[in-house]
Amino acid sequence: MEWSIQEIARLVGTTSRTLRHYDDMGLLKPSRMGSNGYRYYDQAALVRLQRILLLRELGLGLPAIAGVLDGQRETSKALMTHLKWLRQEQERLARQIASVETTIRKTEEGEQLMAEEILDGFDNSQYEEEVVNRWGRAAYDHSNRKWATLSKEQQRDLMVEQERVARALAEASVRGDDVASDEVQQLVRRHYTWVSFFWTPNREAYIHLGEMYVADPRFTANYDKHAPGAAAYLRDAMRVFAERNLD
Amino acid sequence: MEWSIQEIARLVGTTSRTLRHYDDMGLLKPSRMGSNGYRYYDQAALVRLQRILLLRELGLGLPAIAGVLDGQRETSKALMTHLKWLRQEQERLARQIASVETTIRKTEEGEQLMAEEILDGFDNSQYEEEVVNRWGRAAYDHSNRKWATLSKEQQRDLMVEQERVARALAEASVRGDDVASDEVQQLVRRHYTWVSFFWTPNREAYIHLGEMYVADPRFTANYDKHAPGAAAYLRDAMRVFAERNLD
DNA sequence: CTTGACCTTCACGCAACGTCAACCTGTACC
DNA sequence: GGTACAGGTTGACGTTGCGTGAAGGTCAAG
Repeated sequence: MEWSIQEIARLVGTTSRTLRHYDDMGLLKPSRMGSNGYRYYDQAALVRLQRILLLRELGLGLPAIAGVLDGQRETSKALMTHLKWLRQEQERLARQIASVETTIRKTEEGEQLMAEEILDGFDNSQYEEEVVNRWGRAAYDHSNRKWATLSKEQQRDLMVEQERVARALAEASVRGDDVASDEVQQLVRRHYTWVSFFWTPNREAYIHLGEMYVADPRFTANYDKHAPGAAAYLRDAMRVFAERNLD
Repeated sequence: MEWSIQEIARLVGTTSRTLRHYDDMGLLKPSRMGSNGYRYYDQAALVRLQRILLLRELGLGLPAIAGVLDGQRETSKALMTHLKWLRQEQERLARQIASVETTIRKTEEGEQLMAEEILDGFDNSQYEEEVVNRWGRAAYDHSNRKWATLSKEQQRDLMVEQERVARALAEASVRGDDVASDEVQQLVRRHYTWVSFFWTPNREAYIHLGEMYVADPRFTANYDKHAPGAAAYLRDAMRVFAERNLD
């Protein structure tokens, strides 16, 4: 028994294009080629094709399938490797789903909309993970609630203040001012006051916050956009401030 | 403040290639182009870039991101659509993981190895889902245990018998024999006997099995490989047999 | 002037085919 | 023999989001 390319495609539920593809890449050769160039497949080819499709349904890539079918790789080993990859993918998806859900919830609460209008460039909701991971959900929720109670004008004022402080600090860093100087420490005090509106950090937390500005590229970008190195400069200034003024 | 392509790439943690890509596709244009062709980005561009990367981390495609950023699509709607897609992907992955685990278990029990040697073309383990779904796990396990107790010679004999019956039925269908004829019904009896080795179907189940041979392309392929239409022919013959001989 | 870092524009590569396009073959019917 | 129609063939581009050279111009420093 022998079949044309269409017949065998229908038989196993695939397309002739796929079979030609498998031929081209050497995964499944026709058992015979007609003098007219037509491809013909026999029962052995059918069996091989069915195994190919079985492994394909499991998500294996075609090169991996070829390795298994040609006896180069053990079936179970290939599947174990594949399984690990699948599990990782699933975890990644789970994290992504959680993030998207959070983001949706926030946009529905209008938070993101405000962010779009006002907070662009320093969207506090964007950093939920960091805040929550390091200082707990309570602080974060508190911070959010406080933010939500504000009028748009008040929110804008806060953002403007943040921008001013950041810019002034950047300028100080460009001038090379000592981070311990009165002027710089005065700017840091304004920064601390600004932060305190959302959440009151102790010495350790405030120092930690400064480190985060440098460690997390998203924060870094938001300070370095005023001047390169501004984030690191702010971190140093914050440390001095914390050690002098906080417990 | 203005940055070169490398600077802004490092600032947000991406590559200059990516930024050129976004430029090419119109997702993020540089704020200014130098007379030398260099790309320069200002703060507004930085903000837009950060939003792009935020959405990208959520898994949105670049065209979708463009739609959101240009205000053509609502953020939350885009995210909802995306979330549905993510959930479907996760389910698909879960199913695939289950399948791979099952397959690994079977290969480790040596079942698949035998299948590779003997059962190719009618691998009973390949159809676990159908069998389990329609007649319960007990029947399937019983069937598997029985198979496992056999010697390789016995297994081979059973497969040979199945092939003989299938081939003879295909020939009868080609000749156009009546499915109710004695000869054909004799062949069906051999088929029933063969099936009964694994599992004893009643009238309804046996008729159902015949229907499955036609409905499921994988079964169909295994009978039609002897002759086109053989699966449908067998189904008809099985129905006659069941109605005459089974309860 | 050289070096080295950075910039530019092509353009292929990846995974697994889908989808034309342009052109033969085989079979059936008149 | 002609005609129609289904089915076969070989290219070759499109898809997603960049990575990765290739080949060559630009800029600041020594």
